[in-house]
Amino acid sequence: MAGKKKKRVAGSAPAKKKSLKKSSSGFQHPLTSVDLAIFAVSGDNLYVLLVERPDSDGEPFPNQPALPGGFVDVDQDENLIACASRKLLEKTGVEAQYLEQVGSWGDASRDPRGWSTTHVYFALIAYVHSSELANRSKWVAVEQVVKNDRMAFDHSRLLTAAIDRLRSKVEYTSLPAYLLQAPFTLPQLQHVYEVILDRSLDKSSFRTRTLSANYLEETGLMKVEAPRPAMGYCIKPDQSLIFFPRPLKGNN
Amino acid sequence: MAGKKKKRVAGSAPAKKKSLKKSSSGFQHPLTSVDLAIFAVSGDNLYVLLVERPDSDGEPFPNQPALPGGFVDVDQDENLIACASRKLLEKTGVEAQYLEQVGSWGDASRDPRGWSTTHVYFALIAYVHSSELANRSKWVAVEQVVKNDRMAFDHSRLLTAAIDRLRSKVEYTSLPAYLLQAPFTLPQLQHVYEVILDRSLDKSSFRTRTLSANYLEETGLMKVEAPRPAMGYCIKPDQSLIFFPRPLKGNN
DNA sequence: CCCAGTAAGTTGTGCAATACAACTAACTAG
DNA sequence: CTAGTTAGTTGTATTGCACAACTTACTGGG
Repeated sequence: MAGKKKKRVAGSAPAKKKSLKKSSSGFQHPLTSVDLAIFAVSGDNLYVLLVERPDSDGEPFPNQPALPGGFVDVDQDENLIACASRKLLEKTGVEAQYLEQVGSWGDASRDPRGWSTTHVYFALIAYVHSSELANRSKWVAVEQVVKNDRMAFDHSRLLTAAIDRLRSKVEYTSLPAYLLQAPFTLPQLQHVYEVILDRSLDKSSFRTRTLSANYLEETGLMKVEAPRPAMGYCIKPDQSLIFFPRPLKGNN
Repeated sequence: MAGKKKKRVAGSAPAKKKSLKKSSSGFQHPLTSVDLAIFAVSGDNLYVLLVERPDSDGEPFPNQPALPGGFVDVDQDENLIACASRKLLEKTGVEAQYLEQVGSWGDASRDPRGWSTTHVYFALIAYVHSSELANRSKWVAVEQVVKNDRMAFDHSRLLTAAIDRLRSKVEYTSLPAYLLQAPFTLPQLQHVYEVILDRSLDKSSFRTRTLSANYLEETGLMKVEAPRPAMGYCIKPDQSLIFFPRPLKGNN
């Protein structure tokens, strides 16, 4: 992990606040964590992975639901996104099909242990069965979590920001393709769009738009839970996220 | 500020890496800073404010250009955005007409003093004359800075990200209005779009689009550097950023 | 005072991507 | 063989921008 690190980081000059000297030792260091909003779709629901806070020592918010995450480990994590990937793998056992930073938050009161910052990422994965999840982790329907709203720290607002980002990008990108296991059919993909946006879309527009973007590859007809077989698709190798020329406007 | 902070933050348990205990004291704290990309338009150029790094003690990258910013001061800054606003005011003497987070970066090697994170914001202000700027600060044309590319730390990539964000949002939002001092005319506003996007736009489309968004208020005819007077506009009070239904596609 | 020049602002046609609605095709179940 | 269901197609409408030609209001020079 990244050679030229010097070990005079935290914990050198605890006194001397308000020093005009702008060197690192002149300031107390905020706590630094990474939190994740891990999304998956199953059936007619968009799920987010929540973990129950530990019930030990002086841990804040014991037993309350929280986004998975935790402090950056400067000895283990090469950078922020690697830290996010590590935590994702720990909780779900899988790698993200898509991982993007949502933003960062930091203030004096969001963590009772002190001035703290968190870097929030959202991850899209194909649904993994609950039994595969790490201890104290579970899928919660986004619809539920939004109203219940009893999350640890300021995780409600972090999650809200992640959901907003997801929903808005779904309007004009190919993001939902990263929530499916390949191969998938166009109706399945459309269904994922509809679940996230919570409204129905027009089949014809959806197909034209999706296929003309040319980011999918046919994998042959598939037998699905439907009378007629449908063409299977996967995302083309090395294909990056597609931005459509116009957002969806919805129907119904 | 912000009452329930406990002062056992930095510098308690330096040993004990790899501890399984996930409490704050089990980890070294990365350095935490905020950096700003402050943009303004004057004439035919988009400018960003750069500061020359200090030439004192063990300060890294002495005398090199850098984005304005610095360590979060947990005793002074209530939160990250307040920290950004403070630094903006210090350098320019003005408040931002628009301030948005670009993202955060953090790794072991971006600062020689240790594992560090930075939270990057971009600010839009009406151009202020160079003489009003803080010591060691100056406007640099974005076009210049992109090729010269000798900035301190990883500030080149931070600035690139900020410019990319700005350019992409200019395609489908009313952002450029925050770079002008009210009242301004539609041709002036269009000029700002053109400077940032570095291409000319169609007058008719631009006017229709801008006026139909209904976010501007007429302030009366203005005498400008043009034969015919033009209508002056300002952003409506409490008006938030406008998202247009389609991005511009350009002309020429 | 008129006229050329210039920038502000308008009008009208074209186009591309989506919306909406009605259709055909392929299979299942009974 | 038929009814039902989902896959997929076809054709028209609409919306917002592109492009081009126009009119309007002023300037400055002869």
